[in-house]
Amino acid sequence: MLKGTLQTIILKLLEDNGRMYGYEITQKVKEVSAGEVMLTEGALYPALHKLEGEGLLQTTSEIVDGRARKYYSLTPQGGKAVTSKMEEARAFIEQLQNLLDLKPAIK
Amino acid sequence: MLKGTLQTIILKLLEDNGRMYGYEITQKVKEVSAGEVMLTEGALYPALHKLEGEGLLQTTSEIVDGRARKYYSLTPQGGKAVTSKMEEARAFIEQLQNLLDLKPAIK
DNA sequence: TTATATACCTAAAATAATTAGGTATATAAT
DNA sequence: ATTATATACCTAATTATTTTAGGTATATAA
Repeated sequence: MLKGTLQTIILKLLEDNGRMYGYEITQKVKEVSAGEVMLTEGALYPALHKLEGEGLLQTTSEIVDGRARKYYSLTPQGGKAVTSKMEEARAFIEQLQNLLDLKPAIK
Repeated sequence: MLKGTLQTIILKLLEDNGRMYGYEITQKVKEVSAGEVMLTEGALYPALHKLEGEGLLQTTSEIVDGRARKYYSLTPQGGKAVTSKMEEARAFIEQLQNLLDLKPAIK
């Protein structure tokens, strides 16, 4: 349902919240979308691992209440990536609205 | 660059324009997006054939100026599909804006 | 006669997401 | 006690979609 924008969403959430762990991200997406967007773990974890592999995210592991948690946060490189990814997303949404005629065109 | 919304764009263009042929669709997308979105034929033709196979589109072939053209138009089923696909797209864009914080949230 | 525009198409590869699992601990309910 | 739910991580096979990179052919402008 997210189609190619998952990375941007993850980076943006981490920019806003400092650090988050996987499960927390799924819950945040659910909350922000009023239960309409369910970010599945099969999509999330591979995406997190990819972003980490690209050097955009870094991790720290902790045990909280007897359970393992892996916190993700932006690297300096990740910080730069958010800016460009957000600009891309903005442009993408705008073009989509143009093409779907969801935005009044300049005639 | 279109990521999953190509079908909706095709259906919407055909709803608005009655009938169009493949090349015409690529040029229309280019025009509407001011040259920023290039709908490649490798994406377009498989999508058109899939929609036709699903019974949402029908075709008529003509020779114009010595060149073959294949016009696509909505079937009655396709007409219904546009409505629901557009609603999906609207909801998708809205959630994307929420998640990317591109829309003021109701706090 | 070469390049560009028009017009159709496909197939291999890459990318991404869904589906459907698996492991494990804590806590609330039966 | 035991079962269900919530928390928390993960992967692998399949499916879906797009990109890349071709191929064919006609009309027209350089």
